[in-house]
Amino acid sequence: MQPVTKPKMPTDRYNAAEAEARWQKVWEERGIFRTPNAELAKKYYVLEMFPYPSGRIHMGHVRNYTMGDVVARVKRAMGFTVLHPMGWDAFGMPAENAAMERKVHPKIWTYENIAAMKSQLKSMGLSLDWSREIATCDPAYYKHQQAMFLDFLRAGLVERRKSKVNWDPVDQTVLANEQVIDGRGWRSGALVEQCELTQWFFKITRFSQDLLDALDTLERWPEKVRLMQKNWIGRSEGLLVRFALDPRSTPNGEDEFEVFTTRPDTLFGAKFMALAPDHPLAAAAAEKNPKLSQFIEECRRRGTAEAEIETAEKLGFDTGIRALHPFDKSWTLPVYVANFILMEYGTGAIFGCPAHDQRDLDFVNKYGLGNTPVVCPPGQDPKTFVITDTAYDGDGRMINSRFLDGMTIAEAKEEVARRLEERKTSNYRLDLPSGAYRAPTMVVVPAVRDVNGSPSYFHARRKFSNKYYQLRTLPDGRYYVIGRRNLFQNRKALDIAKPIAVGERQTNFRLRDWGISRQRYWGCPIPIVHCPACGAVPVPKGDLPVTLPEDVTFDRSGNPLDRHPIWKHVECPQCRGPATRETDTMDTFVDSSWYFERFTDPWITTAPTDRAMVDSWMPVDQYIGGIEHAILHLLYSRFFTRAMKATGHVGLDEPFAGLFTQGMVVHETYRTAAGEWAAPAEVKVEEGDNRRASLIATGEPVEIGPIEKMSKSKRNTVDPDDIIREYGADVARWFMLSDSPPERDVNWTEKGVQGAWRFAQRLWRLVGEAATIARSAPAERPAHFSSPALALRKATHRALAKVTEDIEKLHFNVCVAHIYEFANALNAVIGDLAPEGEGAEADIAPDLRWAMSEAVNVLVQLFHPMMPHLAEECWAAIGRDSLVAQTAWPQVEHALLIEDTLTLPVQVNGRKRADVTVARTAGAAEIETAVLALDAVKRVLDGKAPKKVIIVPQRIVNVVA
RNA sequence: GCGGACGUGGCGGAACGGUAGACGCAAGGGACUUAAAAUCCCUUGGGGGAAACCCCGUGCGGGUUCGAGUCCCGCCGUCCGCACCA
Repeated sequence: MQPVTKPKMPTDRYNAAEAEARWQKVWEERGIFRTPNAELAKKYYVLEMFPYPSGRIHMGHVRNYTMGDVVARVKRAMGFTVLHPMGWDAFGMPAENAAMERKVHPKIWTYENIAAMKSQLKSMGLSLDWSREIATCDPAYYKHQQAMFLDFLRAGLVERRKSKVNWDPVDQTVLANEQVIDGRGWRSGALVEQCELTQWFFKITRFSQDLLDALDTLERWPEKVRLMQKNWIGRSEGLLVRFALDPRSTPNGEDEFEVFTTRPDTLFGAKFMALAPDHPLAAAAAEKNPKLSQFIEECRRRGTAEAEIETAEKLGFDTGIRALHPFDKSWTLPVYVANFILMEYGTGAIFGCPAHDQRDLDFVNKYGLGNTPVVCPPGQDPKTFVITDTAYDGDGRMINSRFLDGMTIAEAKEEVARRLEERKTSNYRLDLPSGAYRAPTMVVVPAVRDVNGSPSYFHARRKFSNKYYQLRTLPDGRYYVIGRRNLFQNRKALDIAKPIAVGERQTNFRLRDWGISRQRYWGCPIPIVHCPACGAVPVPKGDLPVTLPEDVTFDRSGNPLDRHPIWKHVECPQCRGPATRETDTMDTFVDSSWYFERFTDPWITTAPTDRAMVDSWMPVDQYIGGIEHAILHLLYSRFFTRAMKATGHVGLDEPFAGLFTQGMVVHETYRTAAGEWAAPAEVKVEEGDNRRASLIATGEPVEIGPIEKMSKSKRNTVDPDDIIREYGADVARWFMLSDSPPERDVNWTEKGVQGAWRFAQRLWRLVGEAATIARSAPAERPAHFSSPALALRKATHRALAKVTEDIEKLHFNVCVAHIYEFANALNAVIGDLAPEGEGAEADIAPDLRWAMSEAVNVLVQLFHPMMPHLAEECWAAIGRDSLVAQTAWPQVEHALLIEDTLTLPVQVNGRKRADVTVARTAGAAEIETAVLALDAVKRVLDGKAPKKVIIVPQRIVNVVA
């Protein structure tokens, strides 16, 4: 077939703007990127992190989606059924801010942005299946999210409880820790208050161990991300020690409290105990001690700001409470409240061993409590070893530790754990039978009666009261109750109550449950009704979705749902009495925690997923996005997939088999003498030995500043629309892939884009020239190839092999280099053939014409994933009547990669001196003879025999003189 | 403080423990042009030499190895993550 537009070779320009629109239309009309939910024998799911519809795409999007598109196009060519969908992470604060600032409804603002960005993405020529488009703000999507919330609730994976939050009194909302800067709200600048709020939690900690263990199975994830998640989950093994208290010293006769330690070996170095300011025992003591109460108040006020924590002095207040050493009843330790103890970690209480912990040492040095070293470093004399300002946390042998003396740290830890496990406290523990669940003020237990005669529940009371049971939650979500033996009078309870050991080996995690309540309008409503009689009642599934009301106002701060006149007033689904809706909405991270599963069948209305589809498409084979999501989004998604598995919506644990985190797009900054930032589009740069820049409009010189992440504030952004209009999408895509390795930052430069543009033009000309030669190629593959034809075929298949390999490894910049190399080689061949232009054309041998035809076909296919429009245009120009986007990836002929003769580098003493050319089949002796005959080798050996000749087959020869 | 990554020409960067600097950008020279643009060709890590060729070179100092940019140990620097985690 003749080309669609016959190119006037070789000088006419490739018109990107015209050709790109034309090919995009062809792809769309033929629907070639729509993936049917049918035969999935060989599936490949490639996904880029979906964008927030901010209004316009930026260069970071261009980079991200280009990478994904290359993978999608290559996998498609390799015969996979590829799923490559796109959607919108459409809920979130910016929509509400726009509503407040510009009086636009968040929904209208969001959908206008989606429309604008969609057309921008389409202009990039991405091979996306738009029929699966999702917007998370669409009730058709969040309906299922609400249903899953209820499923999770039933499965015990959702909990409602009080927790400490950062409250912004001006914006009237909870702030995430990241949104608190120096103790002030990031938007309002108001001093953030710590307060307790009842919030909904996803029990991600239920999966702490599993989320940690499974990291090892994620082989195609960056090591860095796995490590970040590992640290975030923060597992530590240690010993829970129950310290006896002197009841005469405690406010309510409390006689015990718990401490978590990873260093039980240092127990004989203890000098004090310390409680977090929020510790219940501290609170109890404060009730009777106004000064302590005041101290605790001060600690709370400081708290939040990280900068303060860094410099904060270790402060403490002696509560007067005295604890008894577990190995010596006569040894009492003062119990302080200290500002550096966190209630959120461990038990919120520690024992302080100053000699071997820097914080504890700072503390005792301030309060004059002294220290006793109990670990002696190797080579130190225990008698003279003292600690003054620097704690010792290294290895060594135990000293000053009675029965532990002489042991290693590991041995001592084991010995302490063993002894304390054997010793029992006076309390008993009652594990609640399965089926128990926790309501806000009680634990409901089906089979056990408590001492007060109540048939089926325990009151959940704070600890430290002997009159009541203490209720505890285990990390796995089960409950247990602690109390004195004589309290468990019920026979059944007595049977299963177990004495509690003083020491208990325990694993602690840093990971906290995921609080999802947000006091915002533009988010997924939490499907709960609060009834004064029935409590928190789930909205019946048949009533879903709970949709957002559209008639809301943003003229005041606070949550519009809360002040809406009618929306929240409903009847209780259980008792039909008057009740109110939950007005909090879900964290937007919930929306993005399962969209990849929804993409596998976004049409199903009866369930979040179609099990057959989600099971055959998942996991995502290649997920691509920014490193900034290394922890939160990826960890939440891993949790959510587990929770969906537990509730029957998916059949796997890990959603992303392969993860790639791409680098940012950076650009030079420009600043005028007045200190104003200037945008790249406003600046003209003169290249040369001393590069200079000036404003285009006025000619005023501007200073060229450091290369930084593209940001609105520094105005160093480049608009993808401008680039696509001026150079075309292919050029933007090519440059994004060419300059830097994909995981590193890429520096966007005008020169670089121009280079990419020149190359696109060069490819167009080259393909045209090659096509002229290839047009009269024989249809049948010649039986024999002359040496120039063979050389061309070898170059073709070498390029093919390398590009194929490097694309699989996502080394796009190296692929680009190989394509340049191949284009250069092809150019050289054509140059040799027709030094005088068209004249010599007739003399070209048929086998060479055939090889040229092969070369140009492969070339177009090789650059197709990166520059798909140009590739289609070239494909048509070389006379193909198919679409290159639908053409199978060429096969490497491995025989062509093997050379008959090898040129091996020859080293003498590890330094390269010469090359030697030998037959591929040459044996060691033959190679050695050839090498020793080389002038360069003889010269260095100077007549002497070599000590050794090392021959690495197919690689190198090294002569040791 | 803890953890991690990185450090290669003027620049972005290549390099299964095996020829360091592929490929691109920038620069210099040349060809074609009345000229410019575009295009094409050549040169381009540093030093020495007329040349053949030689010496030095992957942040610094050691080590392992026939051979180290690559592996090990110790520094220095840059970036990132976590951070009073008991």
